[in-house]
Amino acid sequence: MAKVEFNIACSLCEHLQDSLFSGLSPEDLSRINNHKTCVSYKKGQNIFYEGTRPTGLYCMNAGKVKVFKNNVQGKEFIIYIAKPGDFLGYRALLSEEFYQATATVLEDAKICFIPKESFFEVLQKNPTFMKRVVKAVCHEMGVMEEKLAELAHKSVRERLAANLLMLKETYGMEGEGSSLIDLALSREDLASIVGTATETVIRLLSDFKSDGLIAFEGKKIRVLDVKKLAKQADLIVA
Amino acid sequence: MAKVEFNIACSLCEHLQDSLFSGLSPEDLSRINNHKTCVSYKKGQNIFYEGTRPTGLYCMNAGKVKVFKNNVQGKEFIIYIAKPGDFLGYRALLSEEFYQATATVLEDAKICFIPKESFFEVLQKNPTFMKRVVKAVCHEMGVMEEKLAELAHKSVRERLAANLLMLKETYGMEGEGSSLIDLALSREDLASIVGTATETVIRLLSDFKSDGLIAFEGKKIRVLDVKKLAKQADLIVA
DNA sequence: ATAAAAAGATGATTTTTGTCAGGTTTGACG
DNA sequence: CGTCAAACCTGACAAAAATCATCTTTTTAT
Repeated sequence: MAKVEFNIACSLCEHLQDSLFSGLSPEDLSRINNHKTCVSYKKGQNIFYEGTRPTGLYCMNAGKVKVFKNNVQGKEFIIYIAKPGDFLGYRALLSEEFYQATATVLEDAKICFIPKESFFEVLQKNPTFMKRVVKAVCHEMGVMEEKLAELAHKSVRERLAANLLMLKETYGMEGEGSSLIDLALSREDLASIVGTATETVIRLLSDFKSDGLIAFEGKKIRVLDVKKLAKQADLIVA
Repeated sequence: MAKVEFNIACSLCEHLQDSLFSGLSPEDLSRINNHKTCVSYKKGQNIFYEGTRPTGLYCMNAGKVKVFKNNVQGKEFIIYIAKPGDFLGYRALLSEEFYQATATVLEDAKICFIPKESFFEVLQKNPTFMKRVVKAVCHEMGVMEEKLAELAHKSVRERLAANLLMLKETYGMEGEGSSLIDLALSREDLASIVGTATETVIRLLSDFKSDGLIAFEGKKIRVLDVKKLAKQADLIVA
């Protein structure tokens, strides 16, 4: 389970275009590149812990990572699932606070660590980049507001349906395979995303399966009927 | 119900120190000041509407404003209650999106409007200010993550208790009167904050009152026993 | 290969909360 | 001052979802 280092130049990273670093000048990018440390993580390893102080920014190159909070009874709530190209841990870094959540690897991952000094240097020297970061953060906030309202007023069935659609959009594969949610999520993790009990998720999933809305493929879920799922999510006023 | 204009120089505004504009250079502040429009609003008036495009930033001088989303059935969820010194509508402005929520005056308000051009000008020319804004936005995001986890796993009773404590902290008066929540909230609005039905809030409030945790003073609520309320909120593992 | 552990599934039961239907009180306004 | 509407309150009931207890299947580790 030892961490293994790897190295890929930022300029050659296949996720550069999708990431916030796209558009950075060659000099800025090399500044980031020269100070980064890239590490391979195995499923189950932790990237950072709630209550600790951030020392830099993580940038996903491969794999999937869940970011979650534990409540008093030890139940998880998953705030976000990071995929290649995503930044990780930027919220606490930019607000100069301790991490409020823990990040754990869901699928074997390669993650680059950028020391906060290098990141802040580029941020400070580059107003355009700063603006892009602000824009992204504020967009993310809008997503969270949406989630809040959903959590407050929708039933578990509606939330599960809505989340399956969201997961399909965000983690679906390219082209033909886009209906498959490319995430090896346990029922428990899915429950932690939706904000409900594991048993409830299991029951609802088997409902959705019986009704032909989804299918199981190994550990993954395929969305078969987007329209009917959207109806279940109460996104269509039928 | 006509809007009435008023004018206060930003440099003389009593909320300048509490606001994100504190620390701005005299030149920058006057740039803001010279382009702002200040308007008095009556209770019930709307500041901006979900689905419309932001054209600037609102800065609260007096009063209280609720920012909320309406769900399909018309039920409100209150995301935020703005008080003097707070910015309003910055999220959509900075993410360059439409408003995702509506802002309505809860208590007669005086609000200054800063055109986006002026705001962005200062933001761009002033990296320190930009950094403060980023920090504030990211802090706010942390608050929302907290709320999400709370909404996902806490009971209505716990959430109501937690929200009463939060409201006391945020909208409590100075010194002696700090136990009074200085907000004329209807039961319905409180329900929209907690994410529950109005009847449930009414029942729980009267429970809390019988147990001596809170008292009613006119339209306002006084917190009598912070410790016991915190226990109800499950913030103390007793 | 096999034991142990984890994940998944199902049924019974209880608790929580929303909904509905009716009340009363309060406050605004002509 | 009276009227009307909104806010507040209460009880009964139904629905949703959590919890608990098993049991089966799958995965993991030795």
